Amino acid sequence: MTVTIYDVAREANVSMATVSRVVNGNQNVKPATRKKVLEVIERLEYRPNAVARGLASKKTTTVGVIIPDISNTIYAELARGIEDIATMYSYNIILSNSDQKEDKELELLDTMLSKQVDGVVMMSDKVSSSIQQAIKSSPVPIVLAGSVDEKKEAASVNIDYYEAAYEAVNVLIKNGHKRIAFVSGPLDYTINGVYKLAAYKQALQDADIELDEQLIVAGDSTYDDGIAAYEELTVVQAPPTAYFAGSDELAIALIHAAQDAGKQVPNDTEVISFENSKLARMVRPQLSSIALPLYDIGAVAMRLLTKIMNKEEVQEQTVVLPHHLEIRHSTK
Amino acid sequence: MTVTIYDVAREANVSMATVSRVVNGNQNVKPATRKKVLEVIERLEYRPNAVARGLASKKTTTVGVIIPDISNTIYAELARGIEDIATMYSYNIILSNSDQKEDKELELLDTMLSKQVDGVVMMSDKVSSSIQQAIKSSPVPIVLAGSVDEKKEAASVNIDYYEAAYEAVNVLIKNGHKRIAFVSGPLDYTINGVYKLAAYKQALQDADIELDEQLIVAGDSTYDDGIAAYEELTVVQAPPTAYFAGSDELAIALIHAAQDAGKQVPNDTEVISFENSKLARMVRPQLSSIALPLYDIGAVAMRLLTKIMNKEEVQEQTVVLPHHLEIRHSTK
DNA sequence: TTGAAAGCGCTAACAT
DNA sequence: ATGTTAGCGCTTTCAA
Repeated sequence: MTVTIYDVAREANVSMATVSRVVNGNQNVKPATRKKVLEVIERLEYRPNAVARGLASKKTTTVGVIIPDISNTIYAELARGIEDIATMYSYNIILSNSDQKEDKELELLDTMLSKQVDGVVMMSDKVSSSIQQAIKSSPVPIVLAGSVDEKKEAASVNIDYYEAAYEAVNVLIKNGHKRIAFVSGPLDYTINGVYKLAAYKQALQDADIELDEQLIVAGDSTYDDGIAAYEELTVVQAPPTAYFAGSDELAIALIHAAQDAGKQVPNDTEVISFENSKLARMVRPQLSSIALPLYDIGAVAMRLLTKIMNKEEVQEQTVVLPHHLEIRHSTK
Repeated sequence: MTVTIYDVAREANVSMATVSRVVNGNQNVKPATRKKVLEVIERLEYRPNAVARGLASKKTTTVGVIIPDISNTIYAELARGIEDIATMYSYNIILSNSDQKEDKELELLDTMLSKQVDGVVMMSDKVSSSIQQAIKSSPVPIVLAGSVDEKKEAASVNIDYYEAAYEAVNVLIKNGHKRIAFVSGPLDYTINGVYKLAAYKQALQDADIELDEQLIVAGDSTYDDGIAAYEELTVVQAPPTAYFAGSDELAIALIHAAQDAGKQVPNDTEVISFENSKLARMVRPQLSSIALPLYDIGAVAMRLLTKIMNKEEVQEQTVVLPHHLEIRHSTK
């Protein structure tokens, strides 16, 4: 029923090797033969079986993508970058959500490897030691996208989160604030708990502003968490006059909460975000924010993976992309 | 180097058939043998090669997912529903973006079929006749998620878009508006150009409100398009006092534009949306909206696909899920 | 309960 | 330039 390379060979009066050659664009085929074979392929609607091909060649031209949650815009944006470049290099993608669960990540990696992917791009907000171990012992290359392996052993693509966060907090400091809150996503995520937090503290210290632990509130990165954080911060003595938000949702929530409390943004209170998704322009006032090049991170990660899969030279396994500060109207 | 079923067989002093049986949970294996084999599998870290398995069994336990754009939250939400159910039934997903291009869709379908997927879930805002044709001639089942095939030949999961749109427009009518705009996404998308539009017209007609074509403005579904639409509508004679927006982004833009023009929402002008994403609660006032059960549509579509792949009885190939109206504060 | 053996559809030497 | 053939790692009859 399904037509195989053998059927084509018979119909075209050539061997299957020849058919295989024309299908794979091998130049060692007389134009006339090629033409004949191509015709038969067309007539029979022959479609090469990639599974058989994969078994014989040990290459599947598919890569695995492990993502925390595809319905989260941050990751979706990364995924788009990954997929675009994958397509460009003729790879397909097996995409699975890990929900940031370590056991799920490990399990996914295992099933992807059993499916013989040629490589994998992984996103994980906390690269545990077992994941690091799994990456090291993987038979195919794995690159981290927007995820940091503190040991820097794995190939990865990121921005300089510390530097970016420092800049953000500095905007607030420069504008004269002394009471600056850090409303963050989960602190057990490396980017938050290590880089942003350290940058926040350092920036304050460099400006001789005393650190007040009460001004650091971490939850999830959702709108509701932002609202809750505002409430929580409202009861501390000398409440914050400025907020460094870990995400756009958090920032928007902070703005709305402030406005509901009768504050003017940015006149009474300023907010700076760390993301710059399309949401940033969908609030009034529009968000000032560190701009994360999410799509690019995904794209570069996939590109890096193709290089490694092809055993090309790569001078730097841990690439750091540039970021920038997008000043709009939630800061003065 | 990589350990095969043969290595395991040798080490365990059984035939590969037996190893295959224990790997596949076949009951015809003596417990003692099973135990022995399992031990060897563990010791050798044997990982079955899914590609070889796929070739031999003609099943890959992977399904294709063709999506317009994963970075668009609507589709990302659908994708999450699909993936969750796929995981539940032990399928993996090959995910590709079509950008709503017909040739891309066809091409993706072709490569997915060549990769021997067991089925595919497809999202497409306009199911062209060549796609319909491709679906019909596909060797594996294909189900449409949140996408309508007007001929109703393909399996699909949707809500009743006409009914939903009718309800939305009716809210505005009930609130006394006579000048109701329809700010839509692309009208060549079936849901917009056929269902919503027809419902809009019918609702007006049923309320004896004269249709004014000028009040129908279609563009893309982005924030900027919403802003542009507001501007455009501002210059018509007797500008609209209420807006039926095709998406949350459009709705938010409309609200902001109205507010910038000095209007109070919902007192001066009302807006109702058609989506109800998390964005709906991230504006002030919060959006009244038709709630699309995106995740469920994806989940049910995948569930339907598993049934068809298993050749189970399905009484209805075109399932219609319930929707509801979420009234918040952008309408009175 | 277990094993032997024939494929699954293709690639990749190796010959010619 | 083309053909022959031996796998790739597994599933699945069919026998035993």
